[in-house]
Amino acid sequence: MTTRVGIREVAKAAGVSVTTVSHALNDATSSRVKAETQQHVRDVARNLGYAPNRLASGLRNQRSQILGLVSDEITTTPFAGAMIRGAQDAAYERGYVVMVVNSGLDSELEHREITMLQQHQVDGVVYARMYHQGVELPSSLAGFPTVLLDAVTGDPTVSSIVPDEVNAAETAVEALIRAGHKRIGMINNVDDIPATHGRLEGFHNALRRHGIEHDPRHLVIAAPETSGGREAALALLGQPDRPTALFCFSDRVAMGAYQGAAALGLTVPEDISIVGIDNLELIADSLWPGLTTVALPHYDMGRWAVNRVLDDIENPAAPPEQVRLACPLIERGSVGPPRT
Amino acid sequence: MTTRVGIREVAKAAGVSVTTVSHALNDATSSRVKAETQQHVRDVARNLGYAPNRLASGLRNQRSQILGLVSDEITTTPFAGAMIRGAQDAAYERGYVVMVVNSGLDSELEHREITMLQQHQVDGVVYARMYHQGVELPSSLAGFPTVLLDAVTGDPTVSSIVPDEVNAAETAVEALIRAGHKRIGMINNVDDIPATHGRLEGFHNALRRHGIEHDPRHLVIAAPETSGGREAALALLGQPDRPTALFCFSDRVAMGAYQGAAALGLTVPEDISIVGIDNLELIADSLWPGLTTVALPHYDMGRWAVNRVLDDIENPAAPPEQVRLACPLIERGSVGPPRT
DNA sequence: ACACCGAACCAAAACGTTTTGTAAAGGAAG
DNA sequence: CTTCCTTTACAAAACGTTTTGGTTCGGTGT
Repeated sequence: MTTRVGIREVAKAAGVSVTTVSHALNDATSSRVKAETQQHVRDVARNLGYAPNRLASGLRNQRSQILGLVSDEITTTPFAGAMIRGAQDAAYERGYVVMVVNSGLDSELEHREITMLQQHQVDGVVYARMYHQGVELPSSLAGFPTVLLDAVTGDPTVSSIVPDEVNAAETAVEALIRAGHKRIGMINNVDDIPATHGRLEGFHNALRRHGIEHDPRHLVIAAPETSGGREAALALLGQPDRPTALFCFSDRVAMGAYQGAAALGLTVPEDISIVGIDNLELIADSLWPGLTTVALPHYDMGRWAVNRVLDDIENPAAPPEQVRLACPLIERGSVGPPRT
Repeated sequence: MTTRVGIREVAKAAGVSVTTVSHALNDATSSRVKAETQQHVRDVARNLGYAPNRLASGLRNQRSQILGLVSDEITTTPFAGAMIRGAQDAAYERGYVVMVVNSGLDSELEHREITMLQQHQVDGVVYARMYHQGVELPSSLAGFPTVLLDAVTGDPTVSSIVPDEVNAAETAVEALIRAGHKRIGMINNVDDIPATHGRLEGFHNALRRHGIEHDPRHLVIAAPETSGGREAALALLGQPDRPTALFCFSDRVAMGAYQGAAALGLTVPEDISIVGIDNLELIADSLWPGLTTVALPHYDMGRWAVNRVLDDIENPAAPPEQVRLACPLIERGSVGPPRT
């Protein structure tokens, strides 16, 4: 382990000044240095394995090339992973690197973490939630380049991206309609969150658009867990005029629906078709048959968020935008034609 | 948004020199500055909301207070999340922050990402894998403070932490034995990875320790997915002298075993007890009944890894250690006494 | 009265870059 | 032979800290 090679060493080795090295390396087509010299300097730099110290250059030009990503929880679902990966990939492509911090629900901790990021002179931050929800931007981020990821806020000046819940539900329900279903039940979430309302709206939209009238007995509200889905399915599928297809609030709920159906001796998809939302591969791939579901575009949202915040940094005057991203259908084996 | 307040502003506001401010803030019990002045400076600093620029101080004292975490894949399982969170929590407690990069399987990309981290002057890196495996340390990390997370390598000078596979399996199998089972089957993984061998060894250890002789027909090798588990369970439980309990390589395999059992009309745990390994909450909590399983301590491994690398940084002479962490049993509802 | 000492503080250098302002050299134009 | 560009190169300042080596000042011991 020799001592780190700095711009000085390069200059000495190339027989030019530090200034010239800097120009040769940074100015793409430099008017300050002869093309020949530039090439020579670059060769020397490569041979020495020179890599600029970003602390120093960050200090000099008030740009750390670091982005902060602050999220609430990172641990429970694979969603977090997808979002973070999207963010990192986008950042990497633009020469940035991201610092991730997570605060649980502790807003005091969150504040300290944000100051920590700011001490590191992050150029911007992506403020993320693990599931679509409304948030209030912490005061430490006021006036700081920030975009919201999987979250929205009242302030129209901050950009944000969330999944289009209505569209997601429409997509899911239309897959059922396409397969020929007319009696479609929905197991919705009991929680008061955007997904609950959006997906219900999408459900109704899709039915209305195809002239299917909705039987209110085919809508049940359940806890958004497997057990909730199981009980709801038991209730729905026990009815005399039971639905032939179920649109479930989430993949976990759908897994419960599978269990409920099995308990009633119904098989998927022959007796009952099921679609979920989330595309949790761990679940959707593992169910038997595989679960047809709508993917929440976490990876793409992550990418979008960092691209957006980088755009904001480069051009602070850009108008903000609040985006709702469409959600693609992922077909596996849980949808079939209704039994005639 | 006023201009950032630096140490100069604090000095001016407190009526002392920059030097004094620095001493007042950094030296816990300073011999260079009068206690009274120190307090005054600190008050002023707090009032002004002063937070030191870490780029500058990092540049000055060759310490960025940043750790790098390089991993292969971050997206598919929630394991990554738990490890990263452990790493972050530990880092935060010691005043550090972590930069995460992930390279897929592209070692060229990995190399570039590592240089990027080094440009940011990270003080050390945690080199992580998403599941326990042998790795070769990239050359860019040679001689750099590094610890392995969920990975091992031949080099005895680098510290590492992995789950204790043998112990995990013993724990799982002993839960079955404690419930009274004697005919215990195992569904092992077909892949040649440490977990495969370690868990098989633990399986045999536990049986031997309790004087239970192993029927070789009760061991089957399967693809480590739900489908593999399902087929293996079908094969195992179709036997005339079928096992009364199944030890599954993973939770996903265990989920398959549930499906196989259900297909044969067997219920868990009355007819067949099942344990897995992983404690994937998404699966273990969602199965019905809940899956008793052994948790892989990803969070704790993450914590350990960063604490270790920080120790190495503070004391480079510390002898390396290769740790295998014990894995706790998480009891849910899938183990019961054998049907008599 | 003298030298010496410790306490309290500060000026300046250093960390590794980028950039501004300037200088030297070489033509071209007058 | 000047004068005035243009090209190429460099010295030095700056970014915001930390730390080294002073300096000042009021005692203390002789």
